[in-house]
Amino acid sequence: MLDRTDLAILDQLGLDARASFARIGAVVNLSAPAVKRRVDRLLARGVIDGFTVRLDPAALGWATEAHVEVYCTGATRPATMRDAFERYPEIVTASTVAGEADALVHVRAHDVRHLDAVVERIAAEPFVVRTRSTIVLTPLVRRPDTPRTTV
Amino acid sequence: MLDRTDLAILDQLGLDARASFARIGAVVNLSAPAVKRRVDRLLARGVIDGFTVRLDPAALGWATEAHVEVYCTGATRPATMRDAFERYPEIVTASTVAGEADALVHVRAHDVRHLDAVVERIAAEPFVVRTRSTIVLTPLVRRPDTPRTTV
DNA sequence: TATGAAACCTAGTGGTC
DNA sequence: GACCACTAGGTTTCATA
Repeated sequence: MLDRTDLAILDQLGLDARASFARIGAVVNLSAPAVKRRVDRLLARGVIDGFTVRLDPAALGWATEAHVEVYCTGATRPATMRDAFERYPEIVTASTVAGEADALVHVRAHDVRHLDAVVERIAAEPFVVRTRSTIVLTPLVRRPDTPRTTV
Repeated sequence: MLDRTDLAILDQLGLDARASFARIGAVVNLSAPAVKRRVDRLLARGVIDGFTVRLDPAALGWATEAHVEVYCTGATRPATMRDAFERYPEIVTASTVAGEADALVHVRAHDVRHLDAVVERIAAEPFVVRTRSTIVLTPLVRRPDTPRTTV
Protein backbone atom coordinates (compact mmCIF):
# COMPACT_ATOMS: atom_id res chain seq x y z
CA MET A 1 0.00 0.00 0.00
CA LEU A 2 1.61 3.19 1.25
CA ASP A 3 5.07 3.06 2.75
CA ARG A 4 6.66 5.69 4.96
CA THR A 5 8.32 7.33 1.96
CA ASP A 6 4.89 7.96 0.41
CA LEU A 7 3.70 9.48 3.67
CA ALA A 8 6.80 11.65 3.88
CA ILE A 9 6.12 12.89 0.35
CA LEU A 10 2.49 13.68 1.23
CA ASP A 11 3.76 15.50 4.27
CA GLN A 12 6.08 17.65 2.17
CA LEU A 13 3.37 18.36 -0.38
CA GLY A 14 1.12 19.37 2.48
CA LEU A 15 3.67 21.94 3.55
CA ASP A 16 4.28 23.21 0.03
CA ALA A 17 2.49 21.69 -2.91
CA ARG A 18 4.60 23.69 -5.36
CA ALA A 19 7.90 22.39 -4.03
CA SER A 20 10.10 20.88 -6.72
CA PHE A 21 10.42 17.11 -6.89
CA ALA A 22 14.15 17.50 -6.37
CA ARG A 23 13.66 19.40 -3.12
CA ILE A 24 11.11 16.86 -1.87
CA GLY A 25 13.52 14.13 -2.89
CA ALA A 26 16.26 15.74 -0.82
CA VAL A 27 14.03 15.43 2.25
CA VAL A 28 12.81 11.89 1.62
CA ASN A 29 16.11 10.59 0.17
CA LEU A 30 14.94 9.98 -3.36
CA SER A 31 15.78 11.33 -6.80
CA ALA A 32 13.43 13.77 -8.51
CA PRO A 33 12.13 11.22 -11.04
CA ALA A 34 11.45 8.73 -8.27
CA VAL A 35 9.42 11.32 -6.38
CA LYS A 36 7.49 12.22 -9.52
CA ARG A 37 6.62 8.58 -10.16
CA ARG A 38 5.33 8.16 -6.61
CA VAL A 39 3.27 11.35 -6.82
CA ASP A 40 1.82 10.23 -10.15
CA ARG A 41 0.91 6.89 -8.59
CA LEU A 42 -0.71 8.58 -5.57
CA LEU A 43 -2.72 10.75 -7.95
CA ALA A 44 -3.79 7.75 -10.02
CA ARG A 45 -4.87 5.88 -6.90
CA GLY A 46 -6.88 8.84 -5.67
CA VAL A 47 -4.92 9.26 -2.45
CA ILE A 48 -3.98 12.69 -3.74
CA ASP A 49 -7.12 14.44 -4.88
CA GLY A 50 -5.35 17.46 -6.29
CA PHE A 51 -3.29 20.50 -5.42
CA THR A 52 -4.80 23.68 -4.02
CA VAL A 53 -4.00 27.04 -2.65
CA ARG A 54 -4.53 27.85 1.01
CA LEU A 55 -6.24 31.24 1.21
CA ASP A 56 -6.86 33.62 4.08
CA PRO A 57 -10.67 33.88 4.18
CA ALA A 58 -10.57 37.20 6.04
CA ALA A 59 -8.27 38.75 3.44
CA LEU A 60 -10.85 37.91 0.80
CA GLY A 61 -13.76 39.33 2.74
CA TRP A 62 -15.14 36.11 4.20
CA ALA A 63 -14.89 37.17 7.82
CA THR A 64 -18.00 35.56 9.27
CA GLU A 65 -18.39 31.87 9.84
CA ALA A 66 -21.11 29.66 11.29
CA HIS A 67 -22.14 26.05 11.69
CA VAL A 68 -25.78 25.40 10.93
CA GLU A 69 -27.63 22.34 12.13
CA VAL A 70 -30.40 21.55 9.67
CA TYR A 71 -33.52 19.61 10.67
CA CYS A 72 -35.29 18.06 7.70
CA THR A 73 -38.75 16.71 6.94
CA GLY A 74 -39.48 12.98 7.23
CA ALA A 75 -37.04 11.02 5.16
CA THR A 76 -35.31 13.66 3.08
CA ARG A 77 -32.80 11.92 0.82
CA PRO A 78 -29.15 12.95 1.08
CA ALA A 79 -29.11 13.57 -2.66
CA THR A 80 -31.87 16.14 -2.23
CA MET A 81 -29.86 17.94 0.41
CA ARG A 82 -26.68 17.85 -1.64
CA ASP A 83 -28.42 19.25 -4.70
CA ALA A 84 -29.76 22.10 -2.60
CA PHE A 85 -26.59 22.84 -0.66
CA GLU A 86 -24.37 22.80 -3.73
CA ARG A 87 -26.20 25.83 -5.07
CA TYR A 88 -24.91 27.96 -2.18
CA PRO A 89 -21.44 29.39 -2.81
CA GLU A 90 -21.35 30.24 0.92
CA ILE A 91 -21.51 26.58 1.96
CA VAL A 92 -18.02 25.21 2.49
CA THR A 93 -18.92 21.76 3.76
CA ALA A 94 -22.14 19.90 4.41
CA SER A 95 -22.79 16.41 5.69
CA THR A 96 -25.56 14.30 7.07
CA VAL A 97 -25.13 13.52 10.74
CA ALA A 98 -26.37 11.15 13.42
CA GLY A 99 -28.16 12.78 16.32
CA GLU A 100 -30.85 15.38 16.69
CA ALA A 101 -30.19 17.31 13.50
CA ASP A 102 -30.15 15.70 10.07
CA ALA A 103 -27.37 17.73 8.49
CA LEU A 104 -24.56 19.98 9.56
CA VAL A 105 -23.52 22.81 7.25
CA HIS A 106 -20.44 25.01 7.49
CA VAL A 107 -21.19 28.48 6.13
CA ARG A 108 -18.86 31.37 5.36
CA ALA A 109 -20.24 34.85 4.79
CA HIS A 110 -19.00 38.39 4.35
CA ASP A 111 -20.63 39.65 7.53
CA VAL A 112 -23.43 38.83 9.95
CA ARG A 113 -26.05 40.37 7.68
CA HIS A 114 -24.93 38.17 4.82
CA LEU A 115 -24.82 35.12 7.11
CA ASP A 116 -28.34 35.84 8.25
CA ALA A 117 -29.59 36.01 4.68
CA VAL A 118 -27.95 32.68 3.84
CA VAL A 119 -29.40 30.93 6.89
CA GLU A 120 -32.83 32.28 6.03
CA ARG A 121 -32.52 30.93 2.51
CA ILE A 122 -31.49 27.53 3.87
CA ALA A 123 -34.41 27.57 6.32
CA ALA A 124 -36.75 28.30 3.41
CA GLU A 125 -35.70 25.19 1.48
CA PRO A 126 -38.74 22.91 1.05
CA PHE A 127 -37.21 20.00 2.96
CA VAL A 128 -36.03 22.09 5.93
CA VAL A 129 -38.09 22.15 9.10
CA ARG A 130 -35.84 24.34 11.17
CA THR A 131 -32.21 25.34 11.67
CA ARG A 132 -29.95 26.08 14.62
CA SER A 133 -26.93 28.28 13.97
CA THR A 134 -23.72 28.48 15.93
CA ILE A 135 -21.60 31.50 15.07
CA VAL A 136 -17.82 31.17 15.23
CA LEU A 137 -16.11 33.71 17.48
CA THR A 138 -12.39 32.93 17.16
CA PRO A 139 -10.68 30.22 15.15
CA LEU A 140 -8.30 28.32 17.44
CA VAL A 141 -6.87 25.54 15.29
CA ARG A 142 -6.86 25.26 11.52
CA ARG A 143 -5.08 22.29 10.02
CA PRO A 144 -5.03 20.43 6.72
CA ASP A 145 -8.28 18.54 6.32
CA THR A 146 -6.55 15.17 6.65
CA PRO A 147 -4.36 14.61 9.71
CA ARG A 148 -0.76 13.59 9.20
CA THR A 149 -0.39 9.86 9.31
CA THR A 150 2.81 8.99 11.12
CA VAL A 151 4.23 5.52 10.53
CA MET B 1 -6.78 45.88 -3.61
CA LEU B 2 -7.65 42.75 -5.58
CA ASP B 3 -8.89 43.05 -9.14
CA ARG B 4 -10.76 40.40 -11.07
CA THR B 5 -7.54 39.11 -12.59
CA ASP B 6 -6.18 38.34 -9.12
CA LEU B 7 -9.38 36.50 -8.27
CA ALA B 8 -9.20 34.56 -11.54
CA ILE B 9 -5.64 33.55 -10.68
CA LEU B 10 -6.70 32.42 -7.20
CA ASP B 11 -9.47 30.48 -8.84
CA GLN B 12 -7.05 28.67 -11.12
CA LEU B 13 -4.65 27.95 -8.28
CA GLY B 14 -7.58 26.56 -6.34
CA LEU B 15 -8.26 24.12 -9.14
CA ASP B 16 -4.61 23.15 -9.58
CA ALA B 17 -1.95 24.76 -7.46
CA ARG B 18 0.78 23.12 -9.52
CA ALA B 19 -0.41 24.57 -12.81
CA SER B 20 2.29 26.48 -14.68
CA PHE B 21 2.16 30.26 -14.68
CA ALA B 22 1.94 30.12 -18.45
CA ARG B 23 -1.16 27.94 -18.37
CA ILE B 24 -2.78 30.16 -15.76
CA GLY B 25 -1.84 33.15 -17.87
CA ALA B 26 -3.54 31.59 -20.86
CA VAL B 27 -6.79 31.48 -18.88
CA VAL B 28 -6.57 34.95 -17.35
CA ASN B 29 -5.03 36.60 -20.44
CA LEU B 30 -1.64 37.42 -18.99
CA SER B 31 1.95 36.45 -19.66
CA ALA B 32 3.64 33.96 -17.36
CA PRO B 33 5.90 36.53 -15.68
CA ALA B 34 2.92 38.78 -15.01
CA VAL B 35 1.08 35.91 -13.34
CA LYS B 36 4.14 35.09 -11.25
CA ARG B 37 4.46 38.69 -10.06
CA ARG B 38 0.81 38.73 -8.99
CA VAL B 39 1.13 35.41 -7.18
CA ASP B 40 4.28 36.68 -5.41
CA ARG B 41 2.38 39.80 -4.38
CA LEU B 42 -0.59 37.77 -3.11
CA LEU B 43 1.81 35.63 -1.09
CA ALA B 44 3.55 38.68 0.36
CA ARG B 45 0.21 40.21 1.32
CA GLY B 46 -0.92 37.02 3.02
CA VAL B 47 -3.93 36.53 0.77
CA ILE B 48 -2.30 33.28 -0.31
CA ASP B 49 -1.27 31.38 2.78
CA GLY B 50 0.51 28.61 0.91
CA PHE B 51 0.01 25.69 -1.42
CA THR B 52 -1.21 22.30 -0.26
CA VAL B 53 -2.26 18.93 -1.42
CA ARG B 54 -5.88 17.81 -1.25
CA LEU B 55 -5.94 14.31 0.19
CA ASP B 56 -8.65 11.67 0.41
CA PRO B 57 -9.05 11.13 4.17
CA ALA B 58 -10.62 7.70 3.67
CA ALA B 59 -7.73 6.51 1.51
CA LEU B 60 -5.38 7.34 4.36
CA GLY B 61 -7.44 5.56 6.97
CA TRP B 62 -9.26 8.56 8.44
CA ALA B 63 -12.75 7.26 7.79
CA THR B 64 -14.61 8.55 10.85
CA GLU B 65 -15.51 12.15 11.46
CA ALA B 66 -17.34 14.03 14.19
CA HIS B 67 -18.12 17.52 15.43
CA VAL B 68 -17.73 17.93 19.16
CA GLU B 69 -19.32 20.76 21.11
CA VAL B 70 -17.18 21.51 24.14
CA TYR B 71 -18.58 23.13 27.28
CA CYS B 72 -15.91 24.76 29.42
CA THR B 73 -15.54 25.88 33.02
CA GLY B 74 -16.21 29.51 33.97
CA ALA B 75 -14.07 31.81 31.87
CA THR B 76 -11.67 29.46 30.17
CA ARG B 77 -9.34 31.53 28.03
CA PRO B 78 -9.22 30.77 24.28
CA ALA B 79 -5.45 30.42 24.55
CA THR B 80 -5.90 27.61 27.05
CA MET B 81 -8.23 25.81 24.69
CA ARG B 82 -5.91 26.28 21.74
CA ASP B 83 -2.91 24.96 23.63
CA ALA B 84 -4.89 21.89 24.58
CA PHE B 85 -6.48 21.24 21.19
CA GLU B 86 -3.25 21.68 19.29
CA ARG B 87 -1.83 18.63 21.01
CA TYR B 88 -4.42 16.40 19.30
CA PRO B 89 -3.39 15.29 15.83
CA GLU B 90 -7.01 14.17 15.33
CA ILE B 91 -8.34 17.73 15.65
CA VAL B 92 -8.69 19.32 12.23
CA THR B 93 -10.29 22.59 13.26
CA ALA B 94 -11.37 24.16 16.52
CA SER B 95 -12.96 27.49 17.30
CA THR B 96 -14.74 29.28 20.08
CA VAL B 97 -18.41 29.82 19.38
CA ALA B 98 -21.35 31.89 20.53
CA GLY B 99 -24.26 29.93 21.92
CA GLU B 100 -24.67 27.11 24.37
CA ALA B 101 -21.28 25.48 23.87
CA ASP B 102 -17.99 27.33 24.26
CA ALA B 103 -16.03 25.64 21.51
CA LEU B 104 -16.67 23.53 18.45
CA VAL B 105 -14.08 20.95 17.44
CA HIS B 106 -13.87 18.98 14.21
CA VAL B 107 -12.31 15.57 14.82
CA ARG B 108 -11.11 12.92 12.37
CA ALA B 109 -10.39 9.40 13.54
CA HIS B 110 -9.58 6.00 12.10
CA ASP B 111 -12.79 4.39 13.36
CA VAL B 112 -15.51 4.82 15.96
CA ARG B 113 -13.36 3.25 18.67
CA HIS B 114 -10.59 5.73 17.98
CA LEU B 115 -13.07 8.60 17.88
CA ASP B 116 -14.46 7.54 21.21
CA ALA B 117 -11.01 7.55 22.77
CA VAL B 118 -10.30 11.04 21.45
CA VAL B 119 -13.59 12.44 22.73
CA GLU B 120 -12.94 10.89 26.14
CA ARG B 121 -9.52 12.52 26.25
CA ILE B 122 -11.04 15.88 25.34
CA ALA B 123 -13.72 15.44 28.01
CA ALA B 124 -10.97 14.74 30.54
CA GLU B 125 -9.22 18.07 29.90
CA PRO B 126 -9.22 20.12 33.12
CA PHE B 127 -11.21 23.00 31.62
CA VAL B 128 -13.89 20.81 30.03
CA VAL B 129 -17.21 20.36 31.78
CA ARG B 130 -18.92 18.22 29.18
CA THR B 131 -19.01 17.46 25.46
CA ARG B 132 -21.67 16.68 22.92
CA SER B 133 -20.61 14.80 19.81
CA THR B 134 -22.26 14.68 16.43
CA ILE B 135 -20.98 11.91 14.19
CA VAL B 136 -20.86 12.52 10.46
CA LEU B 137 -22.74 9.99 8.37
CA THR B 138 -22.19 11.05 4.76
CA PRO B 139 -20.25 14.02 3.42
CA LEU B 140 -22.47 15.93 0.99
CA VAL B 141 -20.43 18.96 -0.03
CA ARG B 142 -16.69 19.49 0.33
CA ARG B 143 -15.29 22.69 -1.09
CA PRO B 144 -12.16 24.79 -0.72
CA ASP B 145 -12.17 26.43 2.70
CA THR B 146 -12.63 29.90 1.19
CA PRO B 147 -15.54 30.40 -1.20
CA ARG B 148 -14.88 31.75 -4.67
CA THR B 149 -15.27 35.48 -4.77
CA THR B 150 -16.90 36.46 -8.03
CA VAL B 151 -16.43 40.08 -9.12
C1' DT C 1 9.21 -3.48 -9.64
C1' DA C 2 11.59 0.58 -8.19
C1' DT C 3 15.54 3.34 -8.75
C1' DG C 4 19.27 6.74 -10.42
C1' DA C 5 21.72 9.14 -14.21
C1' DA C 6 21.47 11.54 -18.20
C1' DA C 7 19.15 13.90 -21.92
C1' DC C 8 15.74 16.81 -23.40
C1' DC C 9 12.23 19.86 -23.14
C1' DT C 10 9.25 23.03 -20.51
C1' DA C 11 8.71 26.35 -16.94
C1' DG C 12 10.44 29.78 -13.53
C1' DT C 13 12.75 34.10 -12.95
C1' DG C 14 15.04 38.62 -13.31
C1' DG C 15 16.03 42.38 -16.25
C1' DT C 16 14.58 45.67 -19.77
C1' DC C 17 11.50 48.30 -22.36
C1' DG D 1 2.35 44.29 -18.52
C1' DA D 2 5.15 42.08 -22.51
C1' DC D 3 9.37 40.33 -24.24
C1' DC D 4 13.86 38.18 -23.89
C1' DA D 5 17.56 35.50 -21.97
C1' DC D 6 19.17 32.54 -18.62
C1' DT D 7 18.55 29.17 -15.08
C1' DA D 8 15.97 25.65 -12.82
C1' DG D 9 12.74 22.08 -12.84
C1' DG D 10 9.69 18.47 -15.16
C1' DT D 11 9.62 14.36 -17.84
C1' DT D 12 11.21 10.51 -20.66
C1' DT D 13 14.51 7.11 -21.69
C1' DC D 14 17.57 3.77 -20.40
C1' DA D 15 20.48 0.91 -17.62
C1' DT D 16 20.63 -1.42 -13.24
C1' DA D 17 19.59 -4.06 -9.03
